[in-house]
Amino acid sequence: MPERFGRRIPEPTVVRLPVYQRVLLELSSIGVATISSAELADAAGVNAAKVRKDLSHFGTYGTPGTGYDVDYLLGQIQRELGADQERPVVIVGLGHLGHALARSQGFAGGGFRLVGLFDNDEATVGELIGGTKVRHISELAGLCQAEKVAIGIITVPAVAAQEVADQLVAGGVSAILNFAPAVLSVPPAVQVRHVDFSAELQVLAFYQAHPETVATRAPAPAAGRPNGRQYGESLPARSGAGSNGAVS
Amino acid sequence: MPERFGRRIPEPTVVRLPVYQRVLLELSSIGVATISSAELADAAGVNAAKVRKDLSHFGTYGTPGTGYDVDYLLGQIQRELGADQERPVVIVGLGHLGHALARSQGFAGGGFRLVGLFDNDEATVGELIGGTKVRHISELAGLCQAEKVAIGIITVPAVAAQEVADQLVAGGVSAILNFAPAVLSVPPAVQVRHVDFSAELQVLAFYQAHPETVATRAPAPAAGRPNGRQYGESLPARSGAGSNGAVS
DNA sequence: CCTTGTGAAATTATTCACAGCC
DNA sequence: GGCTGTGAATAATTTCACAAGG
Repeated sequence: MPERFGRRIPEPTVVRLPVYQRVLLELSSIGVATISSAELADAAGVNAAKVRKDLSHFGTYGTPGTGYDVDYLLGQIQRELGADQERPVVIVGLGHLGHALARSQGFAGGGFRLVGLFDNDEATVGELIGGTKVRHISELAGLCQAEKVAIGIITVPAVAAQEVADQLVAGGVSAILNFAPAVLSVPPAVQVRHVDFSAELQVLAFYQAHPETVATRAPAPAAGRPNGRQYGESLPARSGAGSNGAVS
Repeated sequence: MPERFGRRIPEPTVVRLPVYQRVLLELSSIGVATISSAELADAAGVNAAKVRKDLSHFGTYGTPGTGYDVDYLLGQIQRELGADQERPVVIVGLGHLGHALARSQGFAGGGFRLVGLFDNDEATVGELIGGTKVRHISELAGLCQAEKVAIGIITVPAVAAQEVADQLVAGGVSAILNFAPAVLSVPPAVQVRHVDFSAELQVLAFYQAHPETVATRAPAPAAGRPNGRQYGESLPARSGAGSNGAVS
């Protein structure tokens, strides 16, 4: 065990935890009992040393020669991710994207509870989305305080995003997930994460325009290749077929 | 100029380019002619040295004592991002999220042209979304080849994502933006970027559950603080008020 | 055998700090 | 005086490689 106290988890590690969690959830549901770092790495699209280093930050979970107990590791990761705590969430902005998120299953299982939907459009206020009524944005800060909202999701146009962030902060919200293409200015105690669909497209376009700058994944595992999933292979068993029906 | 040929651009730099581009676009539209690295950094939420280092990878654009010419720099960045090339895009999966993306303005201005929408649900096939008709997924690979599709956007459920990726690859698509919570396996020549809303929420939850591990942004600029926007300040002039209407 | 956990090494990214230019 | 571009220094992250455990 490295530094059990005053530990500082690298952000890249934190970002990979949800991926490990998802893989483990699937493995658990199909009854897999243990998994090695190499297999987990493979399923998560990273390498084995990274998996081991990541997990080592939280203590010693694995058994040499065997690997990790899937259910135990899953529980540890979920606890680290705070999934055992109730986390009230609001969505501000109920255009197409806000609508889509409000109905998504992304809140399930992570301890997230959608407690409020807000918009400033009178035509949208009052609408019922997935069982929750849309309120006017003037009620935002008040409800955030009353419900002790932990996370605010911003899906308004860029021009309104800072204003909404200010209201969330006024309501005591300390974490914001921002889908608007704008840089938010918030107090240091407030965490912001930014999801920018259009920026991601532009990054893909950059690499298409500059094929010579693409970093090759799978950095040539010498000869033999004792591990590493190749294109086309799959782990446990790709839950084949299934419907192509669109995401909620 | 560093290495004009055989240059390798760090990925973090590439990811910041769209942010710079957006800031410059706004500055240009309000008539700002030049900007210093410190101001651009501030508006983009990074620090000045990073901005200068990032831009230096593409050549020498700035004037000592003055800064960068907004329109010229904007043009350079857009060219780097491949915005001057036509890039046909398809969306696969027209649930709520796919719908929202299909109608969004995220394609505008980046050289992206939406040339196809696909789903396997007979009730959705034939529907007209933003002027484009939804086709059956069986036509996917064929259309990708015919239209030389550059980027495929996956918004189907996780269980179907790999299958769709395979079809995109079969259709010759070399870049994929994946919104499904699944790790895709593709040939090395295909670039994949992953947008995972629910994972981002979990990362925020992690930091709320572990406040002691949060890296403090704005790493104490000693005394004096010669630069750096504080919470509440803003650059050129925050395009105040405006509607809160939700994102498309 | 096989697999973990981890120091050490390598790689990558950020930040500093300053010469040179406007 | 202000600002860029960039080597050098620092910091962060990844990967290696192996001792120790099962």
